Amino acid sequence: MAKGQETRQHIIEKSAPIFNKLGFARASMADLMTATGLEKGGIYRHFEGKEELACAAFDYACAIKEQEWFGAAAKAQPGFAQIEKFILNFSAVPSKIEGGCPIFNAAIEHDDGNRILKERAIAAYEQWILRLISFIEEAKKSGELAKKVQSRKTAIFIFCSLEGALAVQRLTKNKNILPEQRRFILKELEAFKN
Amino acid sequence: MAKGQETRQHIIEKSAPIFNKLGFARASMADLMTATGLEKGGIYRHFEGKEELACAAFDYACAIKEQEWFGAAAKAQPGFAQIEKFILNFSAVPSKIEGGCPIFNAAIEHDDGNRILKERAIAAYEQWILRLISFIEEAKKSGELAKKVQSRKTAIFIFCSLEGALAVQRLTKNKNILPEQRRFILKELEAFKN
DNA sequence: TTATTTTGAGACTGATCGGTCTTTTTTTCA
DNA sequence: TGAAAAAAAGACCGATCAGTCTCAAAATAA
Repeated sequence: MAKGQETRQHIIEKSAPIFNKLGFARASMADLMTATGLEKGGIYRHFEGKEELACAAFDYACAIKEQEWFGAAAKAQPGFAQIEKFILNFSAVPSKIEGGCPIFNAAIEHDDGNRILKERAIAAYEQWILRLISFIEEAKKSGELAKKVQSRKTAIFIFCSLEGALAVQRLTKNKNILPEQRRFILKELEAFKN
Repeated sequence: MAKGQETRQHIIEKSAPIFNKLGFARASMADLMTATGLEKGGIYRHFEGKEELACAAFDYACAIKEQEWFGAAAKAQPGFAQIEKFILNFSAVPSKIEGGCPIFNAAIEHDDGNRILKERAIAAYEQWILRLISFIEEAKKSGELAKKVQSRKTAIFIFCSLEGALAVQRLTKNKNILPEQRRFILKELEAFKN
């Protein structure tokens, strides 16, 4: 990789945790300079502005989280095991990028804020829902889940329930929130089994 | 009410929607001056700083939301009807204070941020969970819900699931998210009925 | 109505914000 | 190794930030 591309990637990787923890508004260029070890000129050579960097960092953070949550799950036995694995992974605390779920953080911060970052969050959300749907469809195909199960609605239920619990767990620092939520969600899904 | 107290209340009521929509960091004193129709001196006469004002605005926003979501529910037939009514109210879109749930907004923004506002969010969360627990306890007392139902865990499940769906609904602007989530939650609760 | 106190206006401050630009350093390629 | 190109440094910019302070206006009490 050319030196420039290497630096650009370095900036993204060091910036992503800052943006994910502080949000777009509170993450200052000074913070990013500290995190990357570069001066202002070094950063602006590779990005038009804070927004472009934030977008790249958001995409990177989402890719990491997707790998952590969906990646391992996708390797499980196609079907219900994938759903279970995803829900389990979601509850796992240590992550390469701290600060919770980037999609959720963006959803809250840019509710009345940055249009571009919000659009990106919507796209990432849709992508994740599609991955969940594919797990559910597999489970229906294999006969583990009833055919009448509405894949999309169920996928959204799982996602919303987990995200809400993640936020509350982070707020209260109570590590039982997500495990308990997992039990409730799985119990609901049990009712959909053949 | 003395003039000073009147103005103070006016500032809180006009500031609360700004803070709830933009968050603590992005809501600038200039925004608050516009919203209140006061100059800087007029605001700082009544509050030591932005943080104190944000705290007062947060408490006010929580009180309004609590009234909108729990207030009407509490008037229903004690027991399961209260739970149902709360869940229904939570899905209702128009609110006196826009910008979603102040507790959730604070949880996300101050995850690595303002300590004082985060503490307030935790306290408000705990208060709401207690109200939900009291509804559940009533339903157990009246025999609608099984005695074995774990009140606190169930209350947290309801709250997390609704909050997650609220955020996703606001992100996607899809008004079916919360109603669908309501159905899933109620279905889960049905399993706890006697 | 007058004296006193409370309240609000608005100019001002220093710090920090994101962003620009010139210059130096490093890399790349001939 | 040397010339050209790319990359990074860091001084600098205007705008905006939260917050201060003085003084005039308004409310209150006598």
